[in-house]
Amino acid sequence: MAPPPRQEAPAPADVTADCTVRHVLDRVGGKWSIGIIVAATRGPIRFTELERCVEGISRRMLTLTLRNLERDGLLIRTVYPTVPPRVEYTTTDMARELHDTLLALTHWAERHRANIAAARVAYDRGQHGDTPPEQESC
Amino acid sequence: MAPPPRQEAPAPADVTADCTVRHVLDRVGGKWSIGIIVAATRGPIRFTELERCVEGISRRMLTLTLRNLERDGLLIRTVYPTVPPRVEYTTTDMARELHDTLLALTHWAERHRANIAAARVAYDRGQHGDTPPEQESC
DNA sequence: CCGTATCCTCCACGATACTG
DNA sequence: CAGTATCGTGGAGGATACGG
Repeated sequence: MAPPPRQEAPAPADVTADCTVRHVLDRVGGKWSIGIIVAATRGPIRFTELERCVEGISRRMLTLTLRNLERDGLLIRTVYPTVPPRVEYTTTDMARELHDTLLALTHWAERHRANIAAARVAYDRGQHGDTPPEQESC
Repeated sequence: MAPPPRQEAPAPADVTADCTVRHVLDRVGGKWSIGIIVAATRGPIRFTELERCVEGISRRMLTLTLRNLERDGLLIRTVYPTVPPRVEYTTTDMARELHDTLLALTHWAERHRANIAAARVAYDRGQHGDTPPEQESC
């Protein structure tokens, strides 16, 4: 197969534009941020509730992620000076908008989940047509 | 301020649903994946062009990311056995769909960029109302 | 031109223990 | 109940050098 005639440089590309996406991912791409946002979007939620809700999270990471989300204005932390203390976390309007756009990502993932899995199997078989294909999750 | 009467448990929450989002982010949340997808969505592109296009990337990470994207069926790698060799990368339909949904994220980020910056400044001032606020990028 | 191979660094995250 | 403090680890990613 002969190389098709190139149509010159594809222009400098505004790859700079996606830096914005990267900034979002830096905030939301963490292991737990999404889970917390999803849980908190359903209404005010307490620390311990989150700990149970976001399965697998440690106390430490819960605290850290909550602080980051609060710092970025995605969560509001309300402390009621009762005893024992009660703290509730609420999503801001901004965060709820984000939650909506995350649904687009979810739908994409759901539509193509099978495609991706198939692509992987095909690729892995092509690389080493001998070794037994390990049972992959997902 | 008295704690409002809780409205019982907020239901077990389908936090499992967002695991799909996490799978997407595991693929696309890397430092370079987005830049590559954006660049390649504009049309077939060569290795060296990508190296210049996706600013700051190393040869190593370029190769690794390309292989992962190819493995997941987001990129197609075409080798022309000429000399010197020519290799071109093209996005699949799946990847172009993803690129579209990423625009939603971009728009969210652009709409709220200022909000987030302000939230950070406010938060950081609240934590230590004395130390001079370091000039933050973004 | 298009990669691989090695080595090294840094930090996100986990485990565990303690506290107002 | 809602956190902090401390230590330890794996893996993503950078620097550099070599190869078909």
